[in-house]
Amino acid sequence: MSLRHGLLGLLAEGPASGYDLARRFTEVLGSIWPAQHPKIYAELNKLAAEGLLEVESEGPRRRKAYRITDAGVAEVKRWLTEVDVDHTMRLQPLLRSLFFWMMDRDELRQHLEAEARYYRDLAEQYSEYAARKDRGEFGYSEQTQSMRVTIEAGIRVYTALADWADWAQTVPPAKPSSSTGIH
Amino acid sequence: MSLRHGLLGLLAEGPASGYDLARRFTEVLGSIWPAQHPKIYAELNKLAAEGLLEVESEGPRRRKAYRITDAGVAEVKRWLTEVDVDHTMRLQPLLRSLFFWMMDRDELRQHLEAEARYYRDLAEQYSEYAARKDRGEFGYSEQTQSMRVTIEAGIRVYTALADWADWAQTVPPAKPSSSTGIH
DNA sequence: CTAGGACATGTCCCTAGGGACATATGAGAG
DNA sequence: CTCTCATATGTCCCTAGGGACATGTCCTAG
Repeated sequence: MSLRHGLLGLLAEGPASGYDLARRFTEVLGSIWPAQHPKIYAELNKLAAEGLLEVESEGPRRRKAYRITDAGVAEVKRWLTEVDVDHTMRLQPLLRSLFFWMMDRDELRQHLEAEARYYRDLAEQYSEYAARKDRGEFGYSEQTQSMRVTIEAGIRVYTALADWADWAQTVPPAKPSSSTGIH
Repeated sequence: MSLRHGLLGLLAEGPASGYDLARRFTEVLGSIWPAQHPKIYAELNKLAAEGLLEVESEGPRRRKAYRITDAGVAEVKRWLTEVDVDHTMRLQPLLRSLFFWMMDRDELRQHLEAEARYYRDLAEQYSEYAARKDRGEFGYSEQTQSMRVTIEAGIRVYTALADWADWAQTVPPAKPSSSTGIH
């Protein structure tokens, strides 16, 4: 049920259409909270029916822009402060790492290199974004300040994973003999 | 479809029952790849029907232990080497952070403190596990070596998130005035 | 000998999400 | 004037996952 609140939260920054929101979800949130447009449109209709949103304007090409209502704002705030955070994490790459022992040396090396590259790229992208923000390209509103914080999390998490993938390559596949610890 | 391969992978280490697997999933994998027992039992039955697993033994209390078949091993390896990694990440805490600007100072401080504590605790748990492994408590098989690598990822990711939550508290809510960058 | 608790396996239903497919509309290129 | 592309909104179906509920079985403590 987070898409719901994600949409409400984005709309709290100002009116937008489903299309706008879908773009924001794929661009900024793509790797943190993916959402496809069908779900977004469906949820927007539900939210409007419940009175948490209202149609602000109808533009060209059937465009409908939504505006959040007071009830909507109240609902996001309730979610933010009263509903427990869901810490569920589902990282397939980490699940796979449990089975590294089934891969042979070369496959594993290639795999880890690709993973490291993938995470490093993402971290890089987020870093550039952060740099632009810090240069003032997006202004200094509280909203962009929050986005800056989110981006920082992306940088840190992806950097951690990239470093991990590099580190993993230095770990010997098994140690049948004695006591030279890994670190 | 990763639960499927998660189960196959765990069974590649040796025969186990659904109950054993459910325990492993909640204990070690709980925060990386959660899985409830109903899904596990259902998937085991499917896998057995497909010939990727077979019933190794039937024990007391209706216990059924499964053994992976050659076809099963081949399937895990195929998954590990030929199927693209799914990098999907769905981190509600990061989605929430986009909306920090809607929370007031006190709520936010409390929230970030709780988050930092949560992540720090998890990182700590994983660290202890790693320390026990490094002391040799679980032996030096290739399987435990892989688990060590997985655990390291947990430590690094959760530490990164804990640090992030601490850092986020130092970020001013907005900067309407001038040029003292955040970092 | 009996009651509670850990072991062990399941059914059932509901929602969230992925992805294929469908369709309308306006702008700009040639 | 037509074609193509980006804009814009949806329907439909299927699977994965969460969670409540149900049931059987053995051990152990009192």
